[in-house]
Amino acid sequence: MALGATYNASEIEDKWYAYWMEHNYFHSEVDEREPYTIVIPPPNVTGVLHMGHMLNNTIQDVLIRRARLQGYNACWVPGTDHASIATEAKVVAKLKEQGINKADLTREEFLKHAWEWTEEYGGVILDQLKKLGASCDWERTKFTLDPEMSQQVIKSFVDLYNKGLIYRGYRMVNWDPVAKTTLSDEEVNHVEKQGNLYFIKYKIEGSKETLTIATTRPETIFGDTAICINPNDERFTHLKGKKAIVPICNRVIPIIEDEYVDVEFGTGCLKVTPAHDENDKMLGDKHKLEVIDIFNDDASLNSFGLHYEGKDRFVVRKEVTKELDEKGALIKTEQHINKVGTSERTKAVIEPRLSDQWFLKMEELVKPAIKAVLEDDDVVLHPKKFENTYRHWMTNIRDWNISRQLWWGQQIPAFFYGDGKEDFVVAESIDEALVLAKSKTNNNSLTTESLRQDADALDTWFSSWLWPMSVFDGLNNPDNKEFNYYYPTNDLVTGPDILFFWVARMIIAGYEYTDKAPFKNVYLTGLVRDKQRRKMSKSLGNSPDALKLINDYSADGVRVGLLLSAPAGNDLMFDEGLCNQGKGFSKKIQSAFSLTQMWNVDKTIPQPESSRIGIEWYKSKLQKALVEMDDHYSKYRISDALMTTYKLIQDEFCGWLLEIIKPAYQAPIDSKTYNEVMALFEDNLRIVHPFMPFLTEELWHNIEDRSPQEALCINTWPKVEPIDENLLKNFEFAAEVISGVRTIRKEKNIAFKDAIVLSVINGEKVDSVFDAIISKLVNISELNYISEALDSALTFRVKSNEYFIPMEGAIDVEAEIEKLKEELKYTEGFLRSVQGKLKNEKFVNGAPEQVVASERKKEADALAKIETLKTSLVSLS
RNA sequence: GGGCGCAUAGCUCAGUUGGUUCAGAGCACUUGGUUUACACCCAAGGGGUCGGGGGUUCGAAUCCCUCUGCGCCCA
Repeated sequence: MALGATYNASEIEDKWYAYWMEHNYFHSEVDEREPYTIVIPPPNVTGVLHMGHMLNNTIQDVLIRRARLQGYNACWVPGTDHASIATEAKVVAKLKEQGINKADLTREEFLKHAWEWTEEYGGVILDQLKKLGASCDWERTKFTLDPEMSQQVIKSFVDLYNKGLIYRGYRMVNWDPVAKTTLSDEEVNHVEKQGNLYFIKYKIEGSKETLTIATTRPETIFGDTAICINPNDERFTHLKGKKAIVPICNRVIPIIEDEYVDVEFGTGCLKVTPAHDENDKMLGDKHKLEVIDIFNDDASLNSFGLHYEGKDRFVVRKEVTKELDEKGALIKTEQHINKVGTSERTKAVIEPRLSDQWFLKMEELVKPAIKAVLEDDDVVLHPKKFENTYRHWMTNIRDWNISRQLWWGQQIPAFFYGDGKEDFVVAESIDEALVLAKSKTNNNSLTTESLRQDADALDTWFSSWLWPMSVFDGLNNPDNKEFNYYYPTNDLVTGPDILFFWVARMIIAGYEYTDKAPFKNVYLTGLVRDKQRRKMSKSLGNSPDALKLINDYSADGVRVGLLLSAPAGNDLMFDEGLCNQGKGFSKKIQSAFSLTQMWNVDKTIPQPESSRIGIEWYKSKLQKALVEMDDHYSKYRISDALMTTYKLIQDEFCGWLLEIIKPAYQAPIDSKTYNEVMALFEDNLRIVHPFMPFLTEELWHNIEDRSPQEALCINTWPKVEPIDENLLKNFEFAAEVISGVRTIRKEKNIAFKDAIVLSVINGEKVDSVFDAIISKLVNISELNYISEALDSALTFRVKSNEYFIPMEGAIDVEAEIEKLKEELKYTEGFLRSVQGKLKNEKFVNGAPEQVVASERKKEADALAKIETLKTSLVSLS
């Protein structure tokens, strides 16, 4: 069955994906086999497939498909997360378009809209993964807001609270004024921005004197509650104990002393605004300063901003500067570059803000997770270089702010019964909360109506950090059969950008709840960048449409294209040309297949010697490639494993083996060769299948009719057999001979169809097993073994073997001599360097025996070659 | 400002404990080839002071120091 030009990738992909699904190959159930488990990094439920997803899901699919072929009970659990900030922001924006304001909705009403949105757009990304060929166990698909998933999150919150690890604190947090929520430190990006340093004059109370401070944020003067100087700074000794007057609002504030102030920076005088800067907060606490919060939750000014009330902070910055200037309080403005915290999601400039939030104590929790990765290797990061980054973050960890001022997510299970800060209980349900509240207050008249649940939701990562456990119901039901079998999982494949957000936290949670790491290996992929090294992003518009790529180059082609240049941990410079190379590889395999299907098989003819030896050689070559691939896979060098496969098929199988066994034009092929080659073709398909699942399944079924139990997807990895190293070595030699003949044919313009005679002085005593192959591949009519050099012949040498192609009259003796002299000169130079080493006693005594032996062999080879060259020269002149 | 990492062919990258196979691969490039699977092909070929400088060693892309240029993380 030939397919060639008729191969329609998209049709074939749909056909086989449906077939795989129909026969439930991707579904895993607990059995006696050893499990191999991967949990997907859950993408945002309303997201669409982008290059990063394609890359890491292709890698996961390669790993899981290979494991399946190797006989493991392979289980890849898919799912999505609710991405609270991103999704809530999208829903708010959509409602706004419809003229609905979130503030006018109740929590329940809003959540109804959010669920509608999720149901409408949710899961699109999972369907896109199917297009890519992802062999997930779809029956196990999970969503972080599924009832049983949420239940585990709540359970974990209550548990950690009861262990004293969760507390409520009034802290400076990162406030996103656009999303109107706090962010964790990890969700804040520090970006360099061009700003100004404003020099502002403050009057000293009861004096004509003034002092000057430098600030990047003049609008915060309304929140100033002190001026700070360094006690060692002699310039300001006269200010000690005095008070300053804040311009515009004319408030009187103390001048305090603290060594925290950098004498070098600005003017050496610092204005202190404890409500709006973390360092100022620290100074404020230390010196017991008043705290004045001047902002509303959208970062406009409140009544402390006086006549600026209601205006945005950046507008106020401009207007205040102008007013200060008019009042003569602005001394000067300098350009100043500083790093500004911005929201990862909304890009808004973060406002440090004091508020009540929920925190998770990290200090004790991280300990086992540090040990597991850095000491015990219970979790191995690939590549290893990320261990340093991990160490740095884990050893400098701060408490995790897990509350978000959002509705989309698990509502914090804290129930308030009074107005006091401590008037709450934490419980999995309101009924349990009521029991607790009654006993805490000794007030039996409390009812569920008197309880008010904290309005905030939990950080999404507080759901996903449980993911490898919760997808198997491991927190609800820790002793269940599946959890015991599939957990801990094997490999986790994700991007380095979420090493802290997610990976580290999963390890922490794993140890807290199971005393085990949730996975053994973490493979951190690179980020996908464009050719100009820019990160691919929607805003830059430099990310190709994933589905269009699949359409243009086939899913197999895109998979190969992505993997070809994706070494672990290195960023990937994406180039569509690579997909084209992938597509080309796919065509090459198809074309090789059609060749085999064009032959007529004749059972009566014997197997040619060239075919027999060629097949033996390829068997060893394939085995060698398998060993190499195992090594690459074990080190998560997926692109190297692919390259090994690529070269095996492209160069060794198509380039050499098929040429060796190919019958003459329109001649039949013997059945032994045909059957053996097809068996090897099947082995090739097995090896290629993890990379190109669709094409290989298609060809697999084209080779013969197979039952559903015989599908390639659930077949077996090739068996390990011994490698005949000697055969491989002899082939290398033969390949050099072939290359030598080809070079001469090219130089002398001898057409391939003109058969030539080749004679050899076999000084190397090379085995003649490959003679038949040499004769066939370079069209040699006779291959003679001789002992004396031939006159009027073109020559070339392989090691000390000399080859002759008789050529009447066409020999340029001078040129031949020149060629020989060149080779001689090079070889003599080489010999000198080798002998130099061998004469050096320190080398002979100091170097390992093996190394010295190899140098001696080099010496002997060089001497033999020189001998050959000299003899040839003598015979020519 | 603190920490980590990188620099090898035009591009993207391998190069394990310093030593056979060490200067490699793929792509790109140059030349030649198409009646006989594939031009998304085949064959042959060019191309590198291994970022600069110093050191250790019989021997350094590999180890040490230093300089330069990039990247990432954290503050």
